[in-house]
Amino acid sequence: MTEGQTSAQHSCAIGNNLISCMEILTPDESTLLESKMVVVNYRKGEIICKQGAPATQIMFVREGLVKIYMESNSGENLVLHIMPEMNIIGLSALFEGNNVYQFSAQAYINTRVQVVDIQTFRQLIRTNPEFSLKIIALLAEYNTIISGRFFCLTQKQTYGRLADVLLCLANRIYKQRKFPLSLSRKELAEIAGMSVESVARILTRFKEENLIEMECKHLNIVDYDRLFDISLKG
Amino acid sequence: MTEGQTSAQHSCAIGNNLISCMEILTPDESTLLESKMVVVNYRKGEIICKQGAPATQIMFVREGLVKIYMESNSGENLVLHIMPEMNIIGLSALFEGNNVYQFSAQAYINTRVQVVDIQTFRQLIRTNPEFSLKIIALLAEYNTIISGRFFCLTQKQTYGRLADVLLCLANRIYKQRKFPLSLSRKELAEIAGMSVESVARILTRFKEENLIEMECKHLNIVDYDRLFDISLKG
DNA sequence: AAGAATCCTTGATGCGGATCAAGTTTTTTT
DNA sequence: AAAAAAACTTGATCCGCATCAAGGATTCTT
Repeated sequence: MTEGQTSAQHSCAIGNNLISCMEILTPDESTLLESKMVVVNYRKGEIICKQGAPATQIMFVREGLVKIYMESNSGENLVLHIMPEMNIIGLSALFEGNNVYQFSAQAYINTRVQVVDIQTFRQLIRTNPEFSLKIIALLAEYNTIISGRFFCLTQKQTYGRLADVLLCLANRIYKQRKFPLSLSRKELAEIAGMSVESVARILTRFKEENLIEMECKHLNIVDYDRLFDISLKG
Repeated sequence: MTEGQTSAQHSCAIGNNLISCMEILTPDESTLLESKMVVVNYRKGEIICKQGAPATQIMFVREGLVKIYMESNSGENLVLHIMPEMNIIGLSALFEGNNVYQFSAQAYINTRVQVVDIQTFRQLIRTNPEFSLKIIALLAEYNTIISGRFFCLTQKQTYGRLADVLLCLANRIYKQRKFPLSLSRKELAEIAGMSVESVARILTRFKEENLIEMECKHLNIVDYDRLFDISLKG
């Protein structure tokens, strides 16, 4: 009997459930979609869509890793969501009277995206109830993910947040305890919502405490349980 | 030509667009829904739904004001959203494999809610594409609202956040610059994500600076422009 | 109306973490 | 391979805000 309220929250912001909405389409709809869709390849670091720009397209992430974020006037970005393949960018532009993207998206690594115009997308929702149920489920999940991240960044403090990010990388992206640390300190800092210096300090501390090891750009989680504990306590 | 990135974010978390999805239903669907729906009245302070409890129902807020929040083990709550009438509680329970409420809901004031079971709700989505488009729009809006609040609470500091909340009360709830301050300092503190003492201190400061006046439990925004400026700068 | 309880205000203190600064290592450029 | 640039580390300082504390004002109780 666990309460499991805090434990469910991950600052990492990657969903568990890969939702496949394409498989649901009828052959006719698939054909329509194929004819309308365009594949675009983005290189690491390139901007996929820009907050405030006219929202005319919905984008399916087919391969890669995408950062969804809000830009502020001060230059600090707030990372809302990190999306691997099987996710959709631009759904927030579907709300009534809203014709601009609410968030920006950028490729963390080389990323392949399928683009379709919003009208075609709306059409699919209208003609295929199962498809629209999937989209609703996806949006509901995004809501939960962003809220969980919101919780982490406001309630936990630096050690917990960074532990969280490391665990998330291990669990959800690389699916093993030893993985290549391709993100820079700056990127880690942005995700965990702290300064670059804090990231460096905390990582050093984690090494001293034998929670993690780092050798040739690979990070190895040695004491998973204690790291998990830190991520819970905040 | 304004950038308007920061300015769009309100910690207040109340949507502008009241989305009416009930008007879209066919007579048959309305009849079905009426027969399944139950009206429940909550008094000020009562819990409408509890995070972690089995999610079996979707709730339409018809009258009142509802706080949507996440509970933490430490006892601190995170307010995600403040909903007046014409909003829906429990949509996040629609995502796949998820059978518990992700958030708690509590009535700020006496509130009337219409309750329907999730199956019936899913049925409506399946049979009426326009209804499901409305739900998608609503979810997309919730996403934007929560993200905006996320941004405020992590990027702005106390003065800006409290100014934000006051402006939001004036603009979105009471729709006038002088309004009854029915929320306690504690409730204001929870919404603005700060301590009760900070709220008191900042309100005193706002009074000293002639930004606001307070007489017999009414708050009057005297210098709207400067308060708005503070809410932007953070 | 007296007492209790809650709410509100104001000052003093302390802590987390950002920022600043300066040196070291790694990567990129040419 | 040398030079330049970027990334990383570590220490020192500072600031925002929570927390603690204590007195004053309101509201609730009986």
